[in-house]
This record gives sequence, C-alpha cells and structure tokens, in this order.
Amino acid sequence: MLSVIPEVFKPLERPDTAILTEPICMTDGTLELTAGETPPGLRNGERRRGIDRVIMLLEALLQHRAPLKAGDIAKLINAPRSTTYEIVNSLLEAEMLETVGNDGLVYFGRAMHLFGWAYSHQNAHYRRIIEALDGLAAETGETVQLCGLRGNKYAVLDCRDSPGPFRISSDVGVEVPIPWTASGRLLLTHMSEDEVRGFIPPGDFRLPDGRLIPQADFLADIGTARRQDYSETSSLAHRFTWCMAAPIRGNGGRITFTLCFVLPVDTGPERRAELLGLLRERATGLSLSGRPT
Amino acid sequence: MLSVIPEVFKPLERPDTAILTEPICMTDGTLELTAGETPPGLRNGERRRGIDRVIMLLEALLQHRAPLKAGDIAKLINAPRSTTYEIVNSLLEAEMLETVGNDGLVYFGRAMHLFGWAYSHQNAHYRRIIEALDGLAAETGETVQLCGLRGNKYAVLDCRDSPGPFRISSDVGVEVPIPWTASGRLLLTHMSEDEVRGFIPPGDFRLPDGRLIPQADFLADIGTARRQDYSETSSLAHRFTWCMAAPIRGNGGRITFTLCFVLPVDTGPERRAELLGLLRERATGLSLSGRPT
DNA sequence: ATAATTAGTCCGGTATTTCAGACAAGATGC
DNA sequence: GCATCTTGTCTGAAATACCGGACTAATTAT
Repeated sequence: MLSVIPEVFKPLERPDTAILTEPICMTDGTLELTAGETPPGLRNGERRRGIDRVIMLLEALLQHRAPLKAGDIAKLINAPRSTTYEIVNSLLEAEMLETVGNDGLVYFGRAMHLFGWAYSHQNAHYRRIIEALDGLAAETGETVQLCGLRGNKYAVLDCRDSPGPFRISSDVGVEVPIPWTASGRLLLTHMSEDEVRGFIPPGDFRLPDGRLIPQADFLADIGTARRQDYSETSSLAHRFTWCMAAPIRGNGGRITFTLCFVLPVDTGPERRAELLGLLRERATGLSLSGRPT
Repeated sequence: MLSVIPEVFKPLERPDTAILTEPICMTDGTLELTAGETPPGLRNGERRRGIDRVIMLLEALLQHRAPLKAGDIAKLINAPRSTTYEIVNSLLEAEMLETVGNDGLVYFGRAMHLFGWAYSHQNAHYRRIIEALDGLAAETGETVQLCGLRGNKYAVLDCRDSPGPFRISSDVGVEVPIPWTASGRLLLTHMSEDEVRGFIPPGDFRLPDGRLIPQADFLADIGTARRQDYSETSSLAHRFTWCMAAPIRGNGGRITFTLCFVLPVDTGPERRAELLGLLRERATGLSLSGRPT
C-alpha cells in the first residue's frame, strides 16, 4: 500500500533532516532538469490520485501554518500547477479551504472548523479530557498541553497557556520529533525496543541545539517511563523548560494521549512534586482502562 | 460547474423537507429497482471523482453527527461500496478519519482536529471573536452563539451554553434553514430581494412546527435587519426562545458572522435591552469595516 | 439447518481525470 | 522599453482510478 504522506514532509527513507517548515523545496523547472538524475524511487511523470493530492495539500498547509497561494502549494506538494488549481477550487467550493485577503491566498475554511469541532466534541472521552485541561490550567496557572502521536512524530493537540510571562509552548499541530519530548517517551511504551528503533527517523535524535540523544538512553527512558507511569525531562527541546507528562489510556490499555505541564526549569522541587501528583491523578481519572499487566 | 454537494443532503430541486438527520435514505437494492424510474437528473452509472466523494463523505459524517460504518457511508453518499472502502482507508491512513470502537465505525480523526484548530487560531480576527464569545458568556451567563452561512444554510460555528437549565442551543455544525433564525436575516442583508428568492430553497420557509413564513414577510425582515443593524426573533425555531443577533463585518463590509443570544422567551424587556446593547457593542467592535453606505 | 443479509477484499475494463504544455494578461525588474 | 516571472485558464491525450460485480466469511433470520 502506497503511503500518501510524501517524502517531502516525512523523510522516512533518507532523513536528511529536511523537515519542512519553510518553502525550501522550490524545485523550479530548470533545477529539476539539472539536478534530475531521477532521484531513485520517483519517476518524473508520476500521476497521483486526487485524494492523495488533497491529503498532501492539507498537510502542507498545516505545516506551513499560514495562508498560501495556489502556485506555491503546487511547488510545495510537487504537483502540476493545473491540477493544483483544480483541486484548490474544489476545496474552496466545499468550504474546506477559504480565500484569505485579495492576493489569492488560501487557508483552511469553515468546513474544517466544523469537522474538527465534531471530532473533539462528539465523543465524551475527549470532552472530559478538555475539561481536565481547563481545570488544570485554571487551578495551577501553569501551561498545560494535551499531546499525542501523529504518524511517527509528536504533536500538541490542544493547550492552555500560562497567563504569566513564561510562554514557550509549541503551537498546536506542529510536528516535533518524538525524542525531544517527555510525552514522547510515554507514547512509545507499548512498543518493543526494536519497534522503537524502526519507528523513529534517525535524524530525530538530534536536538534543536545540536546535541544528540544516544539511542540507548532514549530506550532506557522509555523503560523508566513505563515503570514510573509518568515521564519528566528538563532542558530538552528548550533550555529553560521542565516538562512532565502523565498518560491517558484508551480502550486497549494503550497510551493514546498525554497530559503535560511545561514549567520554567527553576520551579522548586516541592512545587514540581505537587504538580506531578495532580497531573497523574487527573490523567488516570481520564483513562478508559488501567495499565496493561 | 458541477456542485459537489449532493442532492441527498441539500434537496435543492424538490425540497420534500427531506432534511437528512437520520439515515432515512436506505435505498436497498430491491427498493432501488422497484422505485427506480431513474429519479430525473441522476444517471445510474454515474462516475464521480475521488475528491468529490471525499467531500460528500465528510459532509455526510458531519450531518450524521455520529460514527458510521463504511457500508452505511456508501449508502448515504450513494457511492459504490468498493470505492467507499477505498476512500475510507485512505482517509484513515491520513488520520482524517479514525476508527471508533471495534465494529468498523469511523468518524473524524486527529488531523481534522488540527486543521480546524488551524482555521480558528491562525487568523487574529477569529481569535478575537472567540474571546468575545467567552466574555459575553461569562458576563451574562446566557447562551451565546457564533453563527454564519454554509452554502444556503445557516450553521452555528461555536457556542457557549448557559449554565442554567435552559439549554436548547442547536449543535455546532448542524445546518438549519436560514429563515428559521434571526442571524439568517442579517446574513442576507447584502443580497437583493431577487437574489434572496433564488438563494433560499422554498421548503426552508416551513418552520419545524409546520407554520409557513410568507416570503414577503421574510424579505421585509431582512430589510428591517439591514436598517436596524440587528435582528430579533421570538418563538421561531423553538417555541420558548427569544433570539437576538448582531453582525460582524468582514473586509468588504459584508456580514460574515453574527453573534447572538438565545434567551428564554419570558426574559424581561429591560434585560433584553441590556443584552442587546452589549451584544451590538461587542459585535461592532469586532467588525473589520463599517456598514457599507 | 438453511437462507439471507452484511462485511470486507479483489479484479479487469473503461470512462474519466490527471497531466503537460500553451496561452494571455498582469506584475516585476532593469 | 524589453525581458522575465507569475497567475489563472484551457485543451488534448493517455494513464489510471473508479466502478460493477464476483467471492468469501461472518452474522442474523427463518
């Protein structure tokens, strides 16, 4: 089965750390020919399904986090211009996309909002989780996040920012390498070491500041998280943060979400202990089943 | 240009008041043949694009407001079973859909949540609107809604329910005939009378209790709304509600959203006046441009 | 037990959609 | 002013995605 997620976004094969955040892949006509050589695995005249184009388009918009012109989308997702215009117009008509301003920019539309709303409100479980998120934020005044996996990356699904000046929470929906996060360790506790090794793109072990997390350490962390049923990291993705995460288990006992606090790294130990206790209590209260034996 | 929205959902041609909320269109094989006659306008072997199927599928899920099995989706959107399975699997892989439980049910997935979040947070305007919604709800304790158009229907885009026992707010995303609502009158103020006549499906003038709104009255209401710059209705969609709506204008001076209160019909006049003042003040504060001259 | 319905997968042919490229008009650069 | 790039639309042709239908299991009804 052909995976739809294109190599552009998720360099599974050769992770040249080419994580897409800016429109870097501007393969214009000339460049495509000169650097041709047909990068092994992708034929030149590759024809794709409309559905797959749609998925790639939406994913690209999400990663870009800002309105884009149809032409730029075409370059980003590596699709013919004519096709892209066609698809964009279809999605506009369905209100899944919306024009922004008067320069031909498009972004997500009303329909997406409603679909997302349906996702997060139709099942009682998610609603209770959001209430807990609100509660934790209100009671503690700290930054709280709901996290989960998306493919082989970690993503914040929702968050409540601390009202204070300490605001480093990553944006909702931005994909982050799993080893950068405390939650990531919990979210992999259901995997064997081999599965983990095969799952994480090698480039994801390099932190934003250049440090490299030894794979063995990461695997050990996962073991610790499994034993403790929570996970903590300090100064990993950001130098000044202390993160703590607690698991929410789905039907199969598997960890599907985590709740986590993002604290200033100089938070005192007793305050941390207090917050951790609160976090774990709420998270287990939200789990649909206990820890697998 | 072929509109993607299928007749199943929006009975434009012959509005037999067949608004779809329950899976009523279960045209099983036999019935399809007996009742055949090829309902004019739709050929039997009609082949459609994958994209269009996707749009119809998502729209059907939204209207149904509950997880569905692949087979039922196929019936609902009138698509071949094999195609539907194929599409559902593609969307599952992209996490735009998600399996629910263990009976092959599917519903919106994580990706949709993120797309929707992106829609509602990326532009500062919408964020400010949500803050206003929260503020109005907190200050007044009443039910507040953000509304807009979706195609030729009205839809609640977000809401804050009153904490009290009075809870009749319609669900976010449910499509409602425009003439049933106060907001609907405001949202059509940019149209000429002829445009309105062509826009509203005739069946939409019939209220849920069977009463019929004369088209002339409705057109007059729109005129009043245009003049007053707000709109009120009582006991229209529900017998016991008093609705008031105030416009939020987009870039072109056109009304793109409305804020509205849904009150118990016995709310006193002075309280109503107070609430209306507050509502109009907040709404105009959110508009990007003034009333068109 | 037998029949009938449903769930999920698979396959070959063809109606359709995607694709490449052309084109005009606008924008931008020098 | 002329060259270059971009935007948006259109068209013909070919690759293929969608469709119908077949098939197996599982489930339910009679």
